[in-house]
Amino acid sequence: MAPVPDVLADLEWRGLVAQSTDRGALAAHLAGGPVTLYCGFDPTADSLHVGNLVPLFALRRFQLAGHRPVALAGGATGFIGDPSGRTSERSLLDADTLARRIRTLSAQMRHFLAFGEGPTDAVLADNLDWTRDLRVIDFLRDVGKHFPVNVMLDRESVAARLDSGGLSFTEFSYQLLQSLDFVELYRRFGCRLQVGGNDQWGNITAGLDLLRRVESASAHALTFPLVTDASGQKIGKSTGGGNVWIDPAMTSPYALYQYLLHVDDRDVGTYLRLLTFLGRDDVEQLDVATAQRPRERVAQRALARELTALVHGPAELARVEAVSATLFGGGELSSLDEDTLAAALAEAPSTTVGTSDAPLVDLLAAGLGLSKSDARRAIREGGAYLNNVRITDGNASTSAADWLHDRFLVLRRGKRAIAVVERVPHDGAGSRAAPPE
RNA sequence: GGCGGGUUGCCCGAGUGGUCAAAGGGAGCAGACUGUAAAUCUGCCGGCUCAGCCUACGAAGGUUCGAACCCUUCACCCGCCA
Repeated sequence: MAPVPDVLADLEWRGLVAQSTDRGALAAHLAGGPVTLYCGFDPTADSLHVGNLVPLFALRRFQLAGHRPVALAGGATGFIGDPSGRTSERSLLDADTLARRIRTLSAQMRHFLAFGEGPTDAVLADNLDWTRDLRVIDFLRDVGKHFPVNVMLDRESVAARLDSGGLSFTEFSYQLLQSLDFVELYRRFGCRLQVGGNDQWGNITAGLDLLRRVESASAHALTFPLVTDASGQKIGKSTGGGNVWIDPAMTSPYALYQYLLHVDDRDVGTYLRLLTFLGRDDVEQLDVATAQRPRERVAQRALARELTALVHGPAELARVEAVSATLFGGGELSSLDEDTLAAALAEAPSTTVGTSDAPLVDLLAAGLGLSKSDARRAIREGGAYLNNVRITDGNASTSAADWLHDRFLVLRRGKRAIAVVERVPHDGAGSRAAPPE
């Protein structure tokens, strides 16, 4: 990850620029020395997900190019709810949930940006800091006065909602809060560039206007495209529809790695550009590999390696690669020695049972989180496997010979979903164990 | 406040007293083909002690041998009128 001198050109090559204010002026601003820029992150969940990494990594790209990123946690804006991209009113979060989310959000952002006191060290801010004690009258006079309602109504995010049931005054006010953030960050850090997802364009330009009015300062804006994959899903949505989270307790490193390995050929180039720090030469070589030798999936492997390492670290990556090699390597599971197997399988989703043999349907249900009906169905359809061998008898139970090294059972549904069952001689049966951190 | 329309399984949506676990589409799952892709074809797609049973059609009551379908009340949504 060598520093990139011309960030703007790099971002453009990556497909990261959807809109910007005058490109020449922005380029000149960036060329004039370390620039302070910010991107806001509202606490909409208990963890960041893969899609959130696009703007976060973009901040990192600026930092690597010698600029100072400000990661702004939306302690205030998250309390209000952004109407952008929504068709209906958000339900309000309670203060405890919000505070908890802000804490985890901050911790996760800290993992990807270098924070500190130096000129290009990142800064973490929370907009609750300057809104908590703000008085309504002051807010209405100092901020509200600068917002013509007719302009506010024209903003895409508001107009869309007026056509679909309206929105509350609370959400209507969101753009004022976000604009105030820009002004505040300008005052505190001299921040004159805001970046964000393209759905933020309206909110960002509102901030530009306010900044010009109250500080007579000119500033810049740049937005990232909201990328959807070949099937129309937002980036970072698993096929089941759920988000792929950064928190290992919510999405295991193994699941993240597997998700990335399964990325569609048509999308993998985009993902490499947005979600890794690989340089242009490397990425373009991988593009060629995908076009010429798609079955090797070199690009998917590179993507999975890079991002898993960034999110969970190299040690975790090594473990996850080992499981994948063991489970999908095509070799005989029974030929692996116990230590190799134990180490590899420790990373896979696992379930612990007592010593006695049990019906396979029950084990499938418990191990893979299926209902028993689903487990029966999987066997009936020929989609269930024990130790890589198709299960044909829906009433079968395990027998002594099935336990690898007298300890493990590898269950699989279809090509992808795998669960390890380990039996533990001593304590109770049936308790589920989360994959170790 | 008045009048009218609506609320169906993950989503959209048909069904207007028995043959309804509920048409059709989407999403999802499995099999075949492959590359742990995509496309295509086939099957599946509430739960369970699975040839049967249980739970379900906004909620609660009621009518009936029998209700997603009829009646009453309540909740929420959408129109139109004040």
